[in-house]
Amino acid sequence: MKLVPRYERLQLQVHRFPTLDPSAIETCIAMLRLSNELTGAYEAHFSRHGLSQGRFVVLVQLFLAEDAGGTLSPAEIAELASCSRATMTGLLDTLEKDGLVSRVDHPEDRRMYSVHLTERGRDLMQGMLPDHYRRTAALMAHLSQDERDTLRALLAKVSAGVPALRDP
Amino acid sequence: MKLVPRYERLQLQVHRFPTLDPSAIETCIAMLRLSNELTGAYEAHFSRHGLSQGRFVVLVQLFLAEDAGGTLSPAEIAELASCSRATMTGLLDTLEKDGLVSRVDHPEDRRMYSVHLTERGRDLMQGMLPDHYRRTAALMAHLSQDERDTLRALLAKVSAGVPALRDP
DNA sequence: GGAAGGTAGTCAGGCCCCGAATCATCTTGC
DNA sequence: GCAAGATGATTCGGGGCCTGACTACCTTCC
Repeated sequence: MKLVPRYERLQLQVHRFPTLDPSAIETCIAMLRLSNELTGAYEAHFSRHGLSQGRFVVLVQLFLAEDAGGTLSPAEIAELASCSRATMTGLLDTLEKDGLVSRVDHPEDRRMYSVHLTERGRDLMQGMLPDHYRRTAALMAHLSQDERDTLRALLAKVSAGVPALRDP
Repeated sequence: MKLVPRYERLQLQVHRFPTLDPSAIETCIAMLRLSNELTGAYEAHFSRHGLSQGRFVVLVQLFLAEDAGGTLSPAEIAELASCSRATMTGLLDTLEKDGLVSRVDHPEDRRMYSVHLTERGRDLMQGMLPDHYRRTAALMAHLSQDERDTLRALLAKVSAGVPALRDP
């Protein structure tokens, strides 16, 4: 579980730091804290199936791609999963070792291969996805459709501010 | 940067999985994605000062505590930072090695000590906090006060659903 | 005063992820 | 046809954080 500061003590020094915007910090901390709760909860859920978030994302992307009749290369999965290709190599290594995916050589370009779910990997997804979807629905159960739309819109506004946070 | 799935392909299989609630998933993914952007951006910002999120939280808590005239034990910092005491040991080790904090033995209880900012640690905080606060304010600049309040309220509603996501 | 149990901090080992460097292969331009 | 450069995947080294087992110390209560 990652580190997130608590809010209480902050009020004390608004006067010392003119750039301190209390409601911005409070809202930001609320997001970071929820984000930790969320990833922690998913991690707990996935680990009951022997997966991590990263491993799950790989499998579910393969599952979806397969359903759409396609296939994926490591680089494509990395792109879909927003991780580096180096990370993807490691994920695929352990998934292959566990017999959940297999690497299939590309017929023409010998630098590449495509990744396929094994029978076992497909069964795992089939077995866990209904529960997974049910849990995600339960997570959002307290929000109406309108509230969900509002939340997404507000998150998008925050997202627009991320470059200002990140860039030098 | 952690892994977060993309949304597009999901629509294809609503019919196969009756428990799949598209707006729940879409909203959840939006949160996870923003959470990654956010922690990534903060990580980038902190690393320019030689810090990580965890290291920063320790220093800022010490800074705040000191300002309030108090002092903190490792366990108290761990509590404030929502991490385990074991993790705190590691953070304090590297912070001490970098000369940013010092450990001071408890006068009576030899199991304990208190953590203090060094001159260097204090200077680092003084120097970076104005910029840090400004960045956080900029992150939220696109949201009005009302929108921030709404966002926090919606996040709280999501938070209420976390147990349903986590528990077996 | 000494076992039983609680508490503070530490250690060892592990997972996940990354960037940089590397290897193999393909493509392009001459 | 062949060097030069691009591209896909991998390896290596390392950082950050976590958990679970452990040590040292204190407290309690008979």
